This record gives sequence, structure tokens and C-alpha cells, in this order.
Amino acid sequence: MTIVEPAGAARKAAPDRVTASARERSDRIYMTLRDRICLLEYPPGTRLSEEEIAEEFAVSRTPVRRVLTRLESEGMVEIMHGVGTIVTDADLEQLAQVYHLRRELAVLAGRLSPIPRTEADLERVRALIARCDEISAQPDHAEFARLNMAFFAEISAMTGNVPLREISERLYFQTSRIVLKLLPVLNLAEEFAAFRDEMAEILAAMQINDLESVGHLRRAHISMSFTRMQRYVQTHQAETT
Amino acid sequence: MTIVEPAGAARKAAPDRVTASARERSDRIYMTLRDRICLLEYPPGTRLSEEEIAEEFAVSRTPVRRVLTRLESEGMVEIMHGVGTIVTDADLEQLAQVYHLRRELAVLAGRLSPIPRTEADLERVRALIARCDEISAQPDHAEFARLNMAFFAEISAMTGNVPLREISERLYFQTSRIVLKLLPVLNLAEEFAAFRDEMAEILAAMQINDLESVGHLRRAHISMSFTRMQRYVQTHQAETT
DNA sequence: ACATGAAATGATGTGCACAACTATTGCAAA
DNA sequence: TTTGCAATAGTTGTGCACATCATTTCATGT
Repeated sequence: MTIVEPAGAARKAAPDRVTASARERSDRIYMTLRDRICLLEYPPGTRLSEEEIAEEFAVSRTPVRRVLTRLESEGMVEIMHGVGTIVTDADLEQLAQVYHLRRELAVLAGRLSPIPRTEADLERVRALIARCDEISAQPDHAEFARLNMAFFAEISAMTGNVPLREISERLYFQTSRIVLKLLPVLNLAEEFAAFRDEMAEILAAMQINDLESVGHLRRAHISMSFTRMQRYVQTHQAETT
Repeated sequence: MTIVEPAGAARKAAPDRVTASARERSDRIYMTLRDRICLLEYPPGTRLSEEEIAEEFAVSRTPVRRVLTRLESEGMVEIMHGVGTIVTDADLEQLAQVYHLRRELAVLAGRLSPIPRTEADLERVRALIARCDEISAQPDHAEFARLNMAFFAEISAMTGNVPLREISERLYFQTSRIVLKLLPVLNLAEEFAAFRDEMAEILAAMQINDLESVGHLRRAHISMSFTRMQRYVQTHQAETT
């Protein structure tokens, strides 16, 4: 346990080789699994086999275990000795807590040193709205999930406060799949319309660089989204009872 | 990748055996190292040797690596291949971002379903204030750190919103050691006095169960703490220039 | 037929040997 | 003396065999 001098900015910055480093491989496996969980390719309750994943990525169980441990610390899976690694689910109570928090964090993101939008940023959001209009004729779960995630990435890029951005992303990745799973086919069109409106409203605020208003608009839409979800769950529970 | 039925509440709840399970051992090593980092026993820049830690806890490098990976994902250390695992430091800019965020999260904690205090809770806080008065005659870095952490635990226990509590704890553990390191001996007495005032004021709000006011008091004190820190850093930089 | 428990099965956890990587050190050449 | 480079020491990363744990299965006694 010796003290070392701070390395400073003398970091080597030449990752242009072909063979990926250990960290890059690990990050890649991590993001791949995370996206699969978020996009419901691995729905809640799925058991992830360390050996299968190791085989798919052509590595041994050791680096896979590192990734799964990371996913567990972020609440995406639960590792149980002798049982398996299970994609976690969430009940309405947990979901409510995360939503109440995300609601307020959206406002904070608009207040704590937000990053002004460039024309290129706005153009990407317009493209997302256009894409939403294209596919609204034949709604699709997976495509909705992808669009939603892409729009979230645009919003996230506005958050100048680094720890706040990381926290918001964590909470989003943790709950987006639960919402997706709860969306019945009946309400998908309604959700598409609501999502389209949200993007249009927020784009209007972004165009005049009123980033605090972006936060409040987001707060409103997160709130309404959860209200609709509660309504569905209660209806669904009434049916099964 | 098969779907398994949710296990429900059929979890076995008999951890009264002598031999600690794998998870318990892992958590114990984690908390031990985390506290050492927070209390400056491992100051920023310290290189943690996997082998030494493995030897100390009588395990192999494998479970130690799991703990270090977790500490890295929480921003406490940085693992570098072929170099070592280094306790991270933070500059004033990073610290400012975390403080601005913690300031607002303190207010949120008072608004999002806070947990009312019992007489036993209040008594523990009174004991902390008494202990603070006892040792204020001969201020000590380590004791200040311990008291501060104990008080934070009391505040944290008031946060009913689980994800918010976990986030707040993360941010606290991530930055408390930086603050501690920046505290020069000259200002220690001043910090002791300010900390004592903060606890007394918050206790008053707790006694009448005005938890929203607790949040605002915390916000004010976090803000003032950072302002004093900035003042010190600027003075110190002026000296060395 | 049913309850019971021991064995088998398949999952994650651990230990160890070795590979990959970085920083240092020493030596040789300009 | 300085510069470049190669050998070296010491660290984290990986692969594999085995230990540990939880579940399932099936045989056995009541």
C-alpha cells in the first residue's frame, strides 16, 4: 500500500489497434447484455447462463462474471449461488419510487448547468419525430423501445452535471423494461401518440434553448406516463381477479 | 436462457450459522475497504494490492477482485491493467458538481415520503451532539470523519425513497474523503463548530417531525460547507503560487 | 399411496497457474 | 552526457479445475 504520484494527463490515447483491450471487451459485453435486457430480448425472469454467454462472446466464464456482477450492482439482474443469474422484475411500489425520483431529477437536469443544443442536436430529434410518425401506422413494441431509448439519449446529452447524468441513465435502464413489459397491445397506440407529443413539445423548448422548461415538460410527461401505467395495472388486476 | 417462475417469498431465512456465506464475506470485505477509503486510512493515490488484501482476509484474489470491481463501479478506485488499483482523487470541478447535486437531493429526501423519527432516533442524534461537544476541545480528523458518517447514517435512515437513499449514500461515500483531505488543521475547529450547529438545527426540526425543513436545513449546510471549502482551496492555491 | 431423505444434477463461488500489460532499470551507442 | 532500447519485475486479466450451494429426482420405508 504505497502512495503513487498522480498520473496526470499522460494517458496513452491510441486505441486504434485491431485487438480489443480487456476493458473494451468487457464494456462491449456489458452494453450488449444491458441493451438486451432493456429491449426485453431477455425479459424479467430470464435465467442468464454464464457458460452460454461465455461461449457466445468466445471468452471464459471469468470476464462474463465480472460483467454480471456489474449488472447486479445496477439492479438489472440478481445472482443467486447455486440457482442462477435472473433478470430482475419490479413491482408497482418499486416502480413508483423510481418514477417519483426521475420526475424530480428531470427538473434538476434543467437547472444544474444544462448544455445548450446545437442545430445538429435539434435535427436528430426532428428525425426521431419523423421516424415516430412513419411507424405509428403499425405500432411495434421493439421499435417503440428503440425510439424511446434514442430520445432519452438526446435528453441525457443535455445534462451537464456528470453525476446527475449517470444517475438518470442508471434509473432509466433499470426501469424502462418494466414499463415496456407492462404496455399491453391495446395501449400501444396511445403510448405512441403521447410519446410523439412529448418529443414535439420538448423540441419546441429546445429550439429556443429554454432548458429549464425542457425539465418541467419532462417532469409532466414522466408523471402522466406513470399515471397511465397505474390505470392499466389496476384494470388488468381487476380482470384477473 | 429459459424463463423461470418468480421465486416469491419462499426465501430461506436462516443465516444463524457460524460460517459466513459467500455473499456475506464479500459484503464484509467491501464495507471494510470502503470505510478505510472514506476515513482516509487509504488516502487518494494509494495503491491497493490484490494479493495483500487477499492475504489479510484469508481468501484468494478472486473474491477480492469482485469487491474491487464493485468499488470501481462506484468511483472509489480505478483499476488499471498492469499498473494497479488506485484510490481515486477528485478535482474541485468534480466536487462542485457532486455538491450541487447533493444539495438538491437533500431537499428531495425531505419531500419524497420521508420516514418519521422515533424517540430512539432522536436520542441517537443527541448522543452524537454530546460526543461532538466532548471532543471539540481536542479536534481530531479521524474522529470528525466518524461522527460525520454516523450523522449521515441517521439522515439517510429518514429517506423513504429507496433509490434516492442509495444514490445519496453513493455520492456521500464518493466525496466525503475528498472533503476530509481538504480540511486543513487550521479550519478543523471551525468545521467542528459548523457541524455541531448543523446537527442541533436539524435535531430541532426532527423533534417536531418537520422533515421537509430538515431537507432545507441540510441543503443550506451542504452549500455553506462547499463555500468554505472553496475559500480554503483558493487561499491555499494563492500560497503555493 | 404417501411421506421422507439421500443421491444426482446443474448452477455460481473459489483457488491457482499462466497470459497480457505497464513501468522501471540498466546497458549500450551516439 | 544523453538517448534509445531491451530485459525485467510486478501488476491485473484470463482460463480451467474443483468446491459449494440449491433444486430436482427417485428410491425406500411406513
